[in-house]
Amino acid sequence: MKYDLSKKPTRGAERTLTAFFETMLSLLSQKSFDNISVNEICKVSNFPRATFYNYFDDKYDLVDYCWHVLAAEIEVDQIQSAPSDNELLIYFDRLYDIFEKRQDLLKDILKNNDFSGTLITSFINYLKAIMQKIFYESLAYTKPDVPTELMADHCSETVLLILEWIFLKQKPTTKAQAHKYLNALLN
Amino acid sequence: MKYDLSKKPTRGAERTLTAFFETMLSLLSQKSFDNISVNEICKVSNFPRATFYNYFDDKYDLVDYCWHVLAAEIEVDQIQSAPSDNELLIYFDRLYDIFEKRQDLLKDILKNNDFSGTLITSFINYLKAIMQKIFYESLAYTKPDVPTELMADHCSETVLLILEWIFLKQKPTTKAQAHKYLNALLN
DNA sequence: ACGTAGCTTATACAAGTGTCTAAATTTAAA
DNA sequence: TTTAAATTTAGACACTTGTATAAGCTACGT
Repeated sequence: MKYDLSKKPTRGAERTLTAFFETMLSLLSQKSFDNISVNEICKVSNFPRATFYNYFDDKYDLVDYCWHVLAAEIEVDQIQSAPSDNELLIYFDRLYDIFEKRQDLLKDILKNNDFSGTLITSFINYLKAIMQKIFYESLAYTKPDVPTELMADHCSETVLLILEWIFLKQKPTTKAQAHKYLNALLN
Repeated sequence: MKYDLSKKPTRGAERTLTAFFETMLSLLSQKSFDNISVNEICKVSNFPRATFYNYFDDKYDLVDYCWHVLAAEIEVDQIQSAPSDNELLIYFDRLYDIFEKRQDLLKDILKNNDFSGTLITSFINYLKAIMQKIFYESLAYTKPDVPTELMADHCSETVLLILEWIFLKQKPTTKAQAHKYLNALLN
C-alpha cells in the first residue's frame, strides 16, 4: 500500500479511498476479480490511473484495503473482560457477526468469484492473518506438548473453516450450532 | 490448462512440458514468482511464446502443473490395505516423504518467495484440494454431530498445517513427533 | 485569507499479456 | 516411406501494467 493509513487522511484522500473501495466492491458484485482491470476501476471511479497508483500498488493491494475496511470491527478493542478461556468464542462471534452483516454483498461476490479462486483466498487469508496475530499473543486454550504457535495457527484455521462452511459454502448454521462444531473440532 | 493431460502426450509434447516444468522450478530457485514473466520462461526454455500458450493459460497455470507433477506420488495407488482408521496417518506420511525428498528445492524457493505469498499459497492449496477430495470420499475418522465434509476439510487443513510448520516454517520434526501433533490437534 | 505541503492529473514510456493467423514442421500410423 | 493430422512457430495486434515527470489544484494551519 502506497498510502499511509496510520496518519489521518485529508478530506480529499478519504473521498478517494472511499471511491476506490466502493468501486471495487461494486465491480466484484458484477464480474470476476480476474477480469477487473485497473483501467476499469479508474473509469468507473472517474479518477485517472495516476491517482490509483498514488494509493495502491495494484488491484490486489486495493482488494486488501477493502478487507481491511470490512474487517475493521474485529479489533475494535482488545478484549475488555479478563482473558477468559472462551476468548476463542468471543472472536469467533465477532467474525460471525461481520459475515452475517455482509451476507448480501458476499452472495453477489460469490456469484462471479470461485470459492477457491484468488479473491476468496485473499479474503480468508487476510482474516486468518489477523486471528493468528491475536491468538499468538494471548491464547488460553492450549494442549500439552503442542507448540503455542502451532496451536494458535490451528485455532485460527478452525475458526475460519467453520465460517467458510457457513457463509461461503452457504450452510446456514446458528451461532449456537457453530459453537458446537468449534468445540467438537478443537475439543 | 490448454493441454489435455489425460491423453498420452507425444514425444514432442513431453519434451515441451518437461522443459517448461524445469525452467519454472529453476527460475523459482532464483527469483520470486511475481518477477517471473512468460517472456522470461520462454527465453530460458528456448521456446516461442506461442508454444507456451499452446500448453498453458498463464504462468499460474504452469506452476499448477508443476505442483501436479511434484505431487503425483500422493495418489500413486488407492490405499491397498483395508481402509483403516489411520488412513489419515498414511496420507500424512506420503506427504511428509514428498516434502522431505524435495527439501532442498523447497529451501531455495523459500529464499525468494514469501511464506504467505501467492506461490506458496497456491502450493498449499493444491495439496489441500487433493486431500479434501480423498478424505471426502473415505474418512473413517469422524466426530458425532459434525458434518462429514466439514470433518474432511478439517483433517486436510490440519495435516497441511503440520507439514507447513515442519517444512515451510522449518521446524525440524520427526515423523513420530509429527504424529503426536496430529493426534493432539485432531484428538 | 494565504501560502505551502500534499494531492491530483495529463501524458508518455517500456514492458508484459493473451489471442490470432498462416506457413512450416513434426508426428503416428499405414 | 509416405501421408494426413496435429503441433509448432513467427509475427502482429490490441490491450494492460507500473513508473516517472511536471504542472496544477486543494485544503490545513496560522
